[in-house]
Order: sequence, then C-alpha cells, then structure tokens
Amino acid sequence: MRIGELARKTDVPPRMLRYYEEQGLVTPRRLDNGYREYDEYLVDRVRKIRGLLDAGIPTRIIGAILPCLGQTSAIVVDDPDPELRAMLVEQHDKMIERIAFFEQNRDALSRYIDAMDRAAATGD
Amino acid sequence: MRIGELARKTDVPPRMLRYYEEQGLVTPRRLDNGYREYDEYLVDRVRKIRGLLDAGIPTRIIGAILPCLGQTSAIVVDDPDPELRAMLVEQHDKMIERIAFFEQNRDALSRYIDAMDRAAATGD
DNA sequence: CTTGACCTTCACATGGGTGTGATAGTCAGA
DNA sequence: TCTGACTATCACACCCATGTGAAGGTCAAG
Repeated sequence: MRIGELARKTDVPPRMLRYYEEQGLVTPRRLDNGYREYDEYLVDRVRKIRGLLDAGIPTRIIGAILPCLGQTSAIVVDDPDPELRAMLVEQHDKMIERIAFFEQNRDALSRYIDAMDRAAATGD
Repeated sequence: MRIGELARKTDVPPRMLRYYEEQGLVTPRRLDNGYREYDEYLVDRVRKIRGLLDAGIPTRIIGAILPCLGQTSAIVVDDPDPELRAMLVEQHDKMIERIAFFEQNRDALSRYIDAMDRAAATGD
C-alpha cells in the first residue's frame, strides 16, 4: 500500500511516516514512480512505533528494541551481542517500572472518579 | 527545604523545579530572602510529576490530574465538574491502554532475552 | 570582610517530534 | 487533455522539556 493508505490505517500522518523512515524505523520499498510501497505487516509496526513514541521513548531506543518485539522472536536470534542484551534488559526493567507506576495512577484516578460520583449522588 | 535539597532528593535539577512551578505544578512558599521553601510532601509530588513526564504526558495534563492522584482523595471532592470528570475518565482509560501495551512489550522483551540466552547456552 | 556555596531572575540555545507550505512529478478518470 | 487526488522532496517553524550561562543577592564559616 502507499503512504496515504497506511496513514489512514494507522492514524499516523504521512509526514510522520516519512520521518520514521528517516530514523530507520521503517524501510518501505519504492515503486518505479518513486512512491513508497508499504507491506501489510508494517501497519502493526507503525502502531507499535506510535505506542512507544507516545510513551516518551525516543526513536533511537525504538530502533534498537523494535526488532525484538515481534511475536516470531525465534527468528532473529543469531548474534550474542552482550551490549544489546544489556539494553534489552534495561528496557525490560523500565517497562516493569512503567507498568507499576501506571497501575498506581490508574487506581488513584479510579478512586477519585468514584469519589466524585458518590459525592454527586449524595449531594444532589 | 530549599530547592537544592529537593533537587537532590528527587534527582530533578533546580532548573526543572522552577519550570514545574512556572507550569503551576508546584507552588513553594517564599522565604524573606526570596528563596523557595518546599514542604516535605512535595518530594512525592515532584517524583510523580517526573514519572508522568517521563511517560510522555505533557504538563498541561499533569496539572489537571495531579490533584486527583493523592492517596487522600476524599478531601478534594467538592466541585461536580463534568468536564473534569470526562478528562479523568479519559486519562484513566489511557492508563489502562498503556498498561496493556507495556505488558505486551515487557513480555516480548522477556521472550527475546530468554531466546538469546538459550541460543548462547546452546551455541557455545 | 571575604570566600564559597547557595539562591534569585532572565535569556538564549538545543533537541526531538510534529505541523505546514512551496514546488513539482504521477496517474486515473471525466 | 485537463483536473484532482495522490505522491515526492525540501525547508522553515513550532512546541515543549531541557541545558547553560550571565549577573547578581544571601548567608554561614573561616
């Protein structure tokens, strides 16, 4: 598919898709036109990129961990790079931290909203 | 405490503490000097701000939800503002999304790291 | 009284993600 | 063949969180 369709499917503007390419996160083929041609599996990839970006993770890190986030992980394991491993472990630990942090916030918001609702029900 | 001590305790540079104040996220008292004087409870608050900021949440949103993240939530419920409620629900839902997303990534990283380790153990 | 560690404000810079507009090529359909 | 909806590249500009440095005030300790 071309850039417009991918943009629609992922809700990521073409401008950003080109930017991700510039950052090495996606590498679409080119048609004879020069038009970018995206494979279907990139839809998922772009969504993943957006999620990570929204979470404040910079493209540099995203580029490093993205190949490791596929469900078919068995494929890509062939270089026992200890540096890569360290970085993955680091990001893994950060994920755990983030989860704990968000769970707290989720619960706190939950409580607060409930309290609001109860106050509204009572106060009426 | 003064800004330097708070900076040490929270690992947030003074520059940023002043910035948070400018954004209305913390409002320290002032000594006769003009020096900022922070209450102890702000340590926690600043840590929370950092967490949210690291998670890619802009100061505008943080300012809105911060008062609702305290453990003593019962105190602050007195204005049944439907707009505020909507925003809180929205942020609450986003927290849930984020958690799910991070859990996926955590698991994927976990799997990948395990695979690396197994490959290394076998390949040796 | 001076030094040094703190604090103040102000201002300018930077980096990353994003918006926007200019200019131009491609191509399907009326 | 021309129009309109795509696409391309390039460039400038923005927002926001941060860094950094200048110029100066406060205050405790030597």
